Amino acid sequence: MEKSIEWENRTLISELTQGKELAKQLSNHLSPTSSLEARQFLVDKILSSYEKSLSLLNWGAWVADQPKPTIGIVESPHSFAISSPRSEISDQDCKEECGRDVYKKRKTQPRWTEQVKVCSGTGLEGPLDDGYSWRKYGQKDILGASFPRGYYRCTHRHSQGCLATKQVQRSDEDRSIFEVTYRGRHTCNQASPSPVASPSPKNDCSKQSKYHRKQQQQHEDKPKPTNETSVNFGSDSVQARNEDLGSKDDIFPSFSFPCTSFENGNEENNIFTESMMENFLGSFSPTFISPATSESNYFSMSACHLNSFGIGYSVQTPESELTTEIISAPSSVTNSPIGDLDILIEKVDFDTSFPFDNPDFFA
DNA sequence: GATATTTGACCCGT
DNA sequence: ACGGGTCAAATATC
Repeated sequence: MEKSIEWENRTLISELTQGKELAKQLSNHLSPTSSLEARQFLVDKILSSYEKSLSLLNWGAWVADQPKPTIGIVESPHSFAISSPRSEISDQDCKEECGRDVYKKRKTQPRWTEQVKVCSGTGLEGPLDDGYSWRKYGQKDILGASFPRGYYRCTHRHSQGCLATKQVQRSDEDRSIFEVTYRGRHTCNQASPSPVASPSPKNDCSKQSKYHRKQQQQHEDKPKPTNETSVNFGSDSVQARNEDLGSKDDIFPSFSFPCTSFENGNEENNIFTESMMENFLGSFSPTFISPATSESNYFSMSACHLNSFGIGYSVQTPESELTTEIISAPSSVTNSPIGDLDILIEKVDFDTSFPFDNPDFFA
């Protein structure tokens, strides 16, 4: 738990530092020649940074309110604040006790949603990668929804007692949009950090993404089981919202990127400076650092690339769970239209103070 | 054989 | 009673 606090402090500092950096950026964009979009973006970013900071503080408060983790959990070395229902009880009792806890958990665990838009018909549909490995444990047709909702839990649920889960549902209104609802904080140490370099997305899709706050809405989906977790390279958006945690204060807002503006390469819009990228990466962290497994391993650089071009992502630190995740391209995708971005990424100095490589940092 | 997915059944909250 | 979420056996894939 101490580590958790330490992590929060560090992340907090990182956020504030980012805010400071962004403010500097903004000051450089105060000239009349600077685009409104760029300025607006920076403002949004700064606000986002502050909100994240506040959310972190809030998260700490939330954690404090949670029941202490059960001790002696065989498989939960990293048990977080959320108690493990399967611990310290016999299988028999477990059926009774665990079951109840599971439902208690539904109410107590943090929950937030993202909307991930994929570029349809580009062959990019594949597992939606958010940097964690998920295992599907159920699918259900939802009333009023045209598409079934998929239920996923962290692959490390049993090995590490990670209770994070997510639900993925395709939007009926816009088939290219997947609404991903996350629940619970990842307490696992995603072992395979393969930050990789996944190839970038196809061109046509990489252009128009942008972020914007997502409005709570009902989706009517139609059953079409496959590729629920398609990635979003597509176009417009990746949005995130916090539901439970944000119920009081909307602490997980996402922000918007004037994506299209990045295409033309206008200097004035080129606000993704190296320092900024550093901050971004620093904030993203876990997702970035410990991408995952077969199901979703492509975090990554490609996501950054995309982001640079306007593809959405939210800037909440995944590790805090309050966050958002980075939507990345399927590693299978090649022919990156923005391949040169690799260069951009390379420019990023990963030697920031952010301890990406320190497992303890996220413990 | 190990791991992941599918899918019907079950449980809980409303 | 109904709908959503989870379990777990069967099945598929690696």
